[in-house]
Amino acid sequence: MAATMQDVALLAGVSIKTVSNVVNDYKHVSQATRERVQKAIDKLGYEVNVSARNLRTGRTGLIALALPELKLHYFAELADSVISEAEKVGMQVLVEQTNSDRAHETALLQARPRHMVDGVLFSPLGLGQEDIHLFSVDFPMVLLGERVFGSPNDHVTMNNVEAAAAATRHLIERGNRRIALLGSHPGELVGSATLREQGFREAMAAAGLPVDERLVMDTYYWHRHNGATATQQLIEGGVEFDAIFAMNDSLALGALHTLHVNRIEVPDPVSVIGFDDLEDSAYAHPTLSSVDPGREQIARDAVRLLIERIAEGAKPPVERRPVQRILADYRVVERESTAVTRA
Amino acid sequence: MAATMQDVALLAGVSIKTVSNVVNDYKHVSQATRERVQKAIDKLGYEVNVSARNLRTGRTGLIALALPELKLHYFAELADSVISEAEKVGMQVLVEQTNSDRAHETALLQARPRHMVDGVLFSPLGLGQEDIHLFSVDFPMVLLGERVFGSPNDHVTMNNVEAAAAATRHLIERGNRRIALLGSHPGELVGSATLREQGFREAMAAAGLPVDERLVMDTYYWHRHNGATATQQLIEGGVEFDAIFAMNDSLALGALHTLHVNRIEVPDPVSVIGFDDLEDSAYAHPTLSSVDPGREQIARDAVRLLIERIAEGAKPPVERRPVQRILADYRVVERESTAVTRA
DNA sequence: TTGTAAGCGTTATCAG
DNA sequence: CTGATAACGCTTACAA
Repeated sequence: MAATMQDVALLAGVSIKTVSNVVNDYKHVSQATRERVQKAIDKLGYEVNVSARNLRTGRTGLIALALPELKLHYFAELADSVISEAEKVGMQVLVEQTNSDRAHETALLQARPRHMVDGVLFSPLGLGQEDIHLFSVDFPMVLLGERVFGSPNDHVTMNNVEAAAAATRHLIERGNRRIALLGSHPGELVGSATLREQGFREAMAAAGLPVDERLVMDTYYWHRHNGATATQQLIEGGVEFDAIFAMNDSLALGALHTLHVNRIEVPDPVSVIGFDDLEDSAYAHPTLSSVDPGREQIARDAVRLLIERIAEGAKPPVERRPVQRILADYRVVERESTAVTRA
Repeated sequence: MAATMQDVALLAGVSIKTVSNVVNDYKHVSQATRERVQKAIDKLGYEVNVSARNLRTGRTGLIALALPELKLHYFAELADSVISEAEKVGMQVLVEQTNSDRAHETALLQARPRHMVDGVLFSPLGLGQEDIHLFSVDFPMVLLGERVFGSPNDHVTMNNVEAAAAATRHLIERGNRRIALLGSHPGELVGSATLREQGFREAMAAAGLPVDERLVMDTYYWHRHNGATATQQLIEGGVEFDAIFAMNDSLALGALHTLHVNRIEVPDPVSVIGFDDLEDSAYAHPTLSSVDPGREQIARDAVRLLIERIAEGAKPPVERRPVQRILADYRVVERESTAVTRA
């Protein structure tokens, strides 16, 4: 049986409260007492019972990170950053995979074992704007991503429209005129796809370039596979294009694959830019230009906001700080796949 | 304030025990009572306080998964599988990143907050055979990977020697004779590198082929970057080679990159095979042959063993089942990068 | 089938 | 600076 505070107190000849004080680094404990207690702790191999502490304090030191799948590189890198940031503030992370499933995501918002985690970092992919009523939850939650806006939660995201426009301009500035778009979700009202497509169209319009709708490829999933397939269709479609803007790097890497298979060189005659700046992109061949979405900053801000909310604790709603929306900084990263300027 | 069982009991006009019975799906509860209690639960929005339950039962329903980094694709895919398997048996997963840091990994074994998780799935990368004494811990732990053998823990791994030999034979059978090896860790006594290199050498010897030591590339880290660099050195070294066996897929993908940059075609004149069978490998160009290490099976077995250990609970050591070591099944996956047979 | 009551190991209050 | 004691909300003998 593991030792308890009582055991330590007995051995050290002090009260249980004093042991607690030592364990929790309470300031007003005499050096002598502290040492005596510490000795007893070491001798018994005592460790605090976290469950008991949790019950008493109503906190667990745990946050949940709910995301679609770790298999998706973007989310793996995000989780990596979130876990690191959480550790800095003494929190541990429970990773939950929703597989972008609506039912799963809904359950998360409704039936969460309320006492298991102090708060939730949620990156929805199945739920959308039409489910906004589900997001009025009574536990601390910070939203990530672009599926839902205007919900009563803190939200960390990036300016997808602007960033996509910047990527598009990057292509336009290098003389590309017939730019294909990979990853469109027609009919969708929210989400990264919609926003990035909007940015693409705005940048094209601003440059006075028409968008050839035959070059806008619908690709529901954004995996390599889909980028590869869509690019093959593009090639077989026979409509000329000189550049591809893929709405994420996985699509772009798939596109590079297909272009290669078809012996079409990159960046000339076809340039490619992606979005997400995955580690892989720097080692693709050719190396892939992309948009760095500020993942580290997103993780840092999200954890910070969540911790703040948790600290607000039982405050009545009126005293809480207003909902915050933070836009992380993006950056266009130029690599080989766009390193050519056309006449 | 959140409702407690007491509140529910009061509203339903039953005792707290009955509420507990309903919540825990105890069999012998009359239909009428169950419904009445359920109504009260719904009305109050009651949810069990997990901390209280944990304190009482001594369990948390949590397992820790300690791995180097989620950024490494292999571990992201492993975590994905582990989380899915854990969910099936009603467990949640706390992901901890060690960054392959010895101090961090040591701390994990020593100062683990004992009551926070029911058990630990540990994939060490910093610690090695010389630290075997650290692995005698008194909480349920299952080891993953190839860093430590013979420790008093259940261990799920794969037959690296055989699998590497199989990959090497795959190259030899296709007429490759001058095979380069990427990712060697000279001087290391344990670990994937050592075992896979052993398998490579055994297969070469069995085929009567000499190993040209100039084609054995030391590469401490196994990232794309290192595979790319090592391959560049290989090319600049001027020693002829007709195939590369990279000890993981990231190295192999880096190798493909460098070969491409140097306009050396794959699989002819140079074939490439990797190890891990990452999702990415199926979409590399050319698609990458690899060794599927049975990741799903590893996750499934590891979770199962851990659950069994947890269930043993307080049994005295003599009554526990002996330590198990499970070898997952591997499989050589042939793709384009080795799809050529030399004269 | 349901109720009573005793803890689980902490932390917090309040007195000393 | 330290001690006694009362919760925290639940599960589980045991009793009815």
